[in-house]
Amino acid sequence: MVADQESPVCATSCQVLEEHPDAIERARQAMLDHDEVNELASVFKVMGEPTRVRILSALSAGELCVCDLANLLGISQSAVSHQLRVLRSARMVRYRRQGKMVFYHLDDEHVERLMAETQDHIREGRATVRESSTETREVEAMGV
Amino acid sequence: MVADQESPVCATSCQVLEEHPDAIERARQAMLDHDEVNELASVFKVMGEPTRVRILSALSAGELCVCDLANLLGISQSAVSHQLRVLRSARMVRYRRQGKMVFYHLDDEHVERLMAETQDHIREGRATVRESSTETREVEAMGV
DNA sequence: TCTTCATATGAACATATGTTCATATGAAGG
DNA sequence: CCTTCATATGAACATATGTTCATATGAAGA
Repeated sequence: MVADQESPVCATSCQVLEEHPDAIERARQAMLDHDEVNELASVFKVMGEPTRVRILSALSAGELCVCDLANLLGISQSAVSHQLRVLRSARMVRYRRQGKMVFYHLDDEHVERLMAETQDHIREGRATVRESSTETREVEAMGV
Repeated sequence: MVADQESPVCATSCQVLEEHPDAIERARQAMLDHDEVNELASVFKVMGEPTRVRILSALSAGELCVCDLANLLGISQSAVSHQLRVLRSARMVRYRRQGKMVFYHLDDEHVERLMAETQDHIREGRATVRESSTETREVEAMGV
């Protein structure tokens, strides 16, 4: 969203206080507060790990026990358990004990929806052809 | 999504191959492939950092120059630049040069929508009262 | 109760990451 | 060309995080 093109200089101006702090004011109001930011970042952070995404996508078809998950993902039971703990803490999965085994399933449909929606966004991004103007966009990949 | 309750033992069974690998098979089909997983995780990872979330939410109201962002967030110009680099690499922001200054803005509305949707999910999760059954859910918070 | 099996957890380790500090780049003006 | 100012970037550092290994927990059965 490119806002006002009529701002010739940055609003607070790094040294001088400019006379049109409109952009700044709008930004200040749009900015999420401390708690909202942290909650959002927490959710995204949990989902920002390939192993956890794989676990979540595996569970999207229904419950699985820990050893099934380990077999499916091809990683150790310990690694799965550790990641399940993270997912549990984030309230993204719940579990059900049955004898020695523990079956995990998604806590609700939110996570699933988020993944699906994000995939859509990725695909849309891919499909969208952008006009090349004076605006610049990064092309390279980067380890985050 | 709790699938078939009729599975009395885990499908692959950790030692013995069970006679109902239905859950396993469904999970295998539902699982995202390597690239999808990595793309998803990458997007979430970028958004899983409070500073970056703050930058994105500030830019949701329109473009801002780097020094404005630094002032708004109360962090150093260098930190902002470094994070903008991450956001650029993830194609979440673009920039426009104007003299010495560089104005950043969201690349498209996807990111904004994702944040809004995730906030909704958080709020819904908060509001939902869950019946306490045999199922268990983690309550504590945890550093991820 | 002793063993077995599935899972959980703590310690250790290597890697990744966010910030700061110092410095480089690049544009505008004298 | 030289200075100034906004931004970018590299190195260094502290912290966070994912995995492995070893071990603890806990349920079922002999």
